[in-house]
Amino acid sequence: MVGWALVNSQNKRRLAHDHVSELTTNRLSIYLRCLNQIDGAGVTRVSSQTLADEFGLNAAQIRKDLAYFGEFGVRGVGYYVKDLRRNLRQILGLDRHLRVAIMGAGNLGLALADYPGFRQEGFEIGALFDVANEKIGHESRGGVPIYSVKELKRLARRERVDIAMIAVPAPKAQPVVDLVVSVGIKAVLNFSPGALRVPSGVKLKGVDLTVSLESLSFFLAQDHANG
Amino acid sequence: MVGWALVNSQNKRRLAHDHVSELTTNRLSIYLRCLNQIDGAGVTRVSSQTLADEFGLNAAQIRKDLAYFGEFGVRGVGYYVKDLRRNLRQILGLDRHLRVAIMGAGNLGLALADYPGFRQEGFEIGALFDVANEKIGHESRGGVPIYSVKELKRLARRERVDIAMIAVPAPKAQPVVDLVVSVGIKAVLNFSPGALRVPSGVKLKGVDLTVSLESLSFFLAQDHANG
DNA sequence: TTTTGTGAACTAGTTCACAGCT
DNA sequence: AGCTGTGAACTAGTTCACAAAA
Repeated sequence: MVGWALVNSQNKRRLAHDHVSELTTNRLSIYLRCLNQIDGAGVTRVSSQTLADEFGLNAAQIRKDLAYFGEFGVRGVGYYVKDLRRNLRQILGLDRHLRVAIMGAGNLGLALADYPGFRQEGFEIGALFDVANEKIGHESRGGVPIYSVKELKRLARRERVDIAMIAVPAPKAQPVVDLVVSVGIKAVLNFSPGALRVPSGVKLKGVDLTVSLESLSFFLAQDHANG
Repeated sequence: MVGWALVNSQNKRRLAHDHVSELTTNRLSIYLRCLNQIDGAGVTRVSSQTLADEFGLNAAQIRKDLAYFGEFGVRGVGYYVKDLRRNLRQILGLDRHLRVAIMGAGNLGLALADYPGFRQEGFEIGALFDVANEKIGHESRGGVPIYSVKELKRLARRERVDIAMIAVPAPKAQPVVDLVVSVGIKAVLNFSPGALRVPSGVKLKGVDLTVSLESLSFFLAQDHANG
C-alpha cells in the first residue's frame, strides 16, 4: 500500500519512482495491439484467459501487468474491450499526439519515415534530418521533409519533438544523440549498432539489427553442430 | 559436470539441449563488437574488468558468459583479443558464410537489403522477394535482385538460404513465414508487428518497431504526469 | 600479484493457486 | 459459477566474492 497515488476516483497510478520493468511496458503495447484486433472483430468483453489462449500469452501475467496500473477488470466477467483499450492507450501515453524526428535520411531513415505502422498508433513523423546538402529540401516518398541537422535546434523549439530516432552511420551516432539531447528531446530510439551514452532523465532504447541477426546465427550454429 | 561435450582438445561446448538464454547470445554479439573495436585499435590483451569499464558492462557477467563456452582467458593476464574474437565468431556461427533472403521489397525490405552493417559481419543478402510484378526483375540500389515469391522454393533449393527476414505488411506476415518455413529455412527475423507462429525447430526473432516506440511513449507519459 | 572461472547470494521476473468480488 | 487481483512459490538472471591458476 506504499507508493500508490489516486490520480482520479477510478484509477490508481504508480508514482514515477516505482519503476516499471521494460518487459512490462513492452507487453502493455502488445496487449493494446491484441485489444485493437479483437475490438475490430466486434468483441466487447474478454477474459485474461481468452486473451492468453488467443495470443499465446500467460493469463496471470496479463492480470498482474494490468492490475499494476488499476482495477480494469470485472470479477466474474473479464475486461470490457473498449474500456481497457482506452485505459491502455492512456497508460502508454498514446492519448496525446507524439511527434517524432528521424536523424539520418539514408535508406533506413527514409524507410522508417514512411513506415505505416507508426502513424497508425498516433505517432507523427514530422521531419528527417541529414547533413548531405543534396538531400536537404527534398522529402521522403511519403512526404516527410528533410532538413539540415543545423535546423534541428530551431525546429525543435518551434514545434515540440517528443522522440528522436537515430538512423545515422555508427560513428556519427554518439554526436547525433548528444545533439538530440541538447535540444531537450527526452526519448531516443537508436537503430545504429552499439551502445550510446545519454544523461539520466533521457530514455534510450536500442534496436540492434546486427545483434538480432547474430543471435539467429548462433542458433543455426548450435543446430548445425549437434542436431 | 553433466551436459558437457569436449568437441576438440581445447574448447568445451555446450550440448544443444543445455539451452543458452537469448540474453546471453545477444551479449556474445555485443562482446564481439567490442573486441572488433579494440582489436582495430591495436589492443592485444584485455581483462573482463577493462572491457566492462570501457563499454558499460559487468565484468563477472562477461566472464560467466564466456566461461560457459570454454576457458578462453588466461588467469592473471586476461583475454587475448584476436583469440577471443575468433572464438566468439565461431560460437556465433559467423565463421561460415550465412545467406539471407528478405521477404517484401517495400521501403523497409529495400532498406534492410542495403544496410551496410549486415555484410560487414559476413552476412550475404542474396535476394528480395515480392508479389508486385512491377518490382520483380529490378534490384535494390545496392544491387540485391528482386524475385517473385513464387521463385522462393526454386531459388532456396538451388542455393542454401539460412535466414529469412520478414518485411511484408502485417496481414501477409503469417502466410509468408509459413512459406519460408515450408522451403526449409530454419531462422526468421520478423519486422512486421505482431506475433507469428512457427513450428519447433525454427528460430523466430522479432523486431517490433511499434512496441519499441510505445514503450518510449510510456516513459514520456510517466515523466509528464509526475516529474 | 593479477585476473580468471565459478559456487553462493541476491535480485528480477513468471507462474501458481486461491481468496474475494460480481 | 466465473474471473479478477494478488500473495506465495518458483524460475531465471545477475552480481558478489573468493579459490585456483599463471
